[in-house]
Amino acid sequence: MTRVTPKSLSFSQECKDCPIRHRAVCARCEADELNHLEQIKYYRSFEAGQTVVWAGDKMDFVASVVTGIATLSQTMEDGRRQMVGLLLPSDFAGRPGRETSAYDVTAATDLVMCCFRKKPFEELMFRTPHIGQRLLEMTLDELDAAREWMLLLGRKTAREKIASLICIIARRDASLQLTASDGELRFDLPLTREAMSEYLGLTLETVSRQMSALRKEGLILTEGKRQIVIPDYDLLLEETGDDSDGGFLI
Amino acid sequence: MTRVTPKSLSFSQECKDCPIRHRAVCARCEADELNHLEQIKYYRSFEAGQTVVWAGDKMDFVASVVTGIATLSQTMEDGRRQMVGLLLPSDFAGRPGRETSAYDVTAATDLVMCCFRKKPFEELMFRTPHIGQRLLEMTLDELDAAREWMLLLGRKTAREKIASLICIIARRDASLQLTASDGELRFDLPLTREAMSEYLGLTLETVSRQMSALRKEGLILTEGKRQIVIPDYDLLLEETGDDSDGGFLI
DNA sequence: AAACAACCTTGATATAGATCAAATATTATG
DNA sequence: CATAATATTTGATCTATATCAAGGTTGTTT
Repeated sequence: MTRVTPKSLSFSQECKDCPIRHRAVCARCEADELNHLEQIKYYRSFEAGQTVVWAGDKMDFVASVVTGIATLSQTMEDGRRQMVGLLLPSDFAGRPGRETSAYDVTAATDLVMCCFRKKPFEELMFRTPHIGQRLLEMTLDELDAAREWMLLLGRKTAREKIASLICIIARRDASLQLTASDGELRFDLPLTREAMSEYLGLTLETVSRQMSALRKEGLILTEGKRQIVIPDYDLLLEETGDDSDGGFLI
Repeated sequence: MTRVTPKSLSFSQECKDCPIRHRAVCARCEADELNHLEQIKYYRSFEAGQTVVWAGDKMDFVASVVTGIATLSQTMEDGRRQMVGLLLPSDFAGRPGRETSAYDVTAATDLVMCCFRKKPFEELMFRTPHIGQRLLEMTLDELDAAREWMLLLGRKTAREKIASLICIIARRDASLQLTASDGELRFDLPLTREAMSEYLGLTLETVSRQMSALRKEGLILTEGKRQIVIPDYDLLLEETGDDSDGGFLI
């Protein structure tokens, strides 16, 4: 069991011709069946802040994120909001076999999604078992992520929540942006304080205060409004409350 | 869109010969392939409070709950615990393609599980696409449940959390136990105050206080230590904070 | 039936994070 | 460049829930 350090992080790669993320480029995607996808897929772009679909609205497609970040949120009658999904490039949105969206889907940044009309996608899935298998694997990953998120929401302090979120973004975003030199991680925090508060089950003010606290203690540096530098990833990791060698195993 | 009232609740049925839950008894289970299951399945019983597997331990089987209730929990280094899964009869535990358990699996009540050795199960899944399809559907259901749970953990008040949990148990448990007469729901609450607190991200004392409050206001009655009566389900539902016609649609 | 153990309830107090309010950055606009 | 609009930080105060501490039930064992 080896702990992942920033330099040894490994990430999913996306196979361009396949609707769903692969751990490595998928050989099968050369196969004939998959060419059907060309006929049923199309791209949609959204500006930061735009809503892709509202909870309860008809959603006749499934989609995967090409660039940017999308969020899934639930809203209570009185306006309290909780983010329940954070979709980075290659992540999948939409549920085969459901007509309407259960969540608000929102573009957190400028966003491009690759959409597949639901009916043909479902038929394809039925004919092509490995797509279903891959989707199962991704859904199981998402379920694990949701369960780690539940621990965060239910039991972590505000400080631990913030540290956890920064580490999560650093890990997931790093493959795209980062140039790690001497163990320093530098990346864009693509969420507003409000979006962070919706992720963490906190208020925006508490997020801001805890960010300031981590900054004052030198655990993070900020450059401009959104760029974050983590001088020592392991030090920040200790603030998450997570078991220091659980969680991030290869 | 029709709101589900206690009387019209509909529940999954279990097909005895198939490892995974079906919405209705599955015709395919007569098929030859599935007879393999007879050779790879076995039953295990646990007493209330016993641990099925610890997080990190080897888990060379997948299983479905036959009777009783199992929980999945995560524990932090300092002992803070959060329940992340509640498995009722017909629910599934374990992840194909993973060697160790990511969670503590515990018997909340006396428990019987139907286990399948992982290797043969995976092979069977590979040969029999509809098992994977069914498993995908179940995993998507679980992911939805996890996301509703995240809203509860992140944004609901203690009172709303308690009301929500009672409604959730009532809905899921009802098919087994309940005799609904004049809209009154009666069932066993199968969780200790401590287990409830782990589910809800609260302390045991807060759970107890809120239960007392709901009792004093007549929203629930308790008979003995564990039996709960809900005189008016819709009234209790109003205390959950959930959108009164979202959520429970047919 | 007495004694014990496990579980639950209630009380007093402390505190983390929410709320209300304002000031300060940052970015966009005419 | 000045002005407005948006996003963030910081301060003062409040409150829901945690924490600490008894005490009460219920059920089990002998």
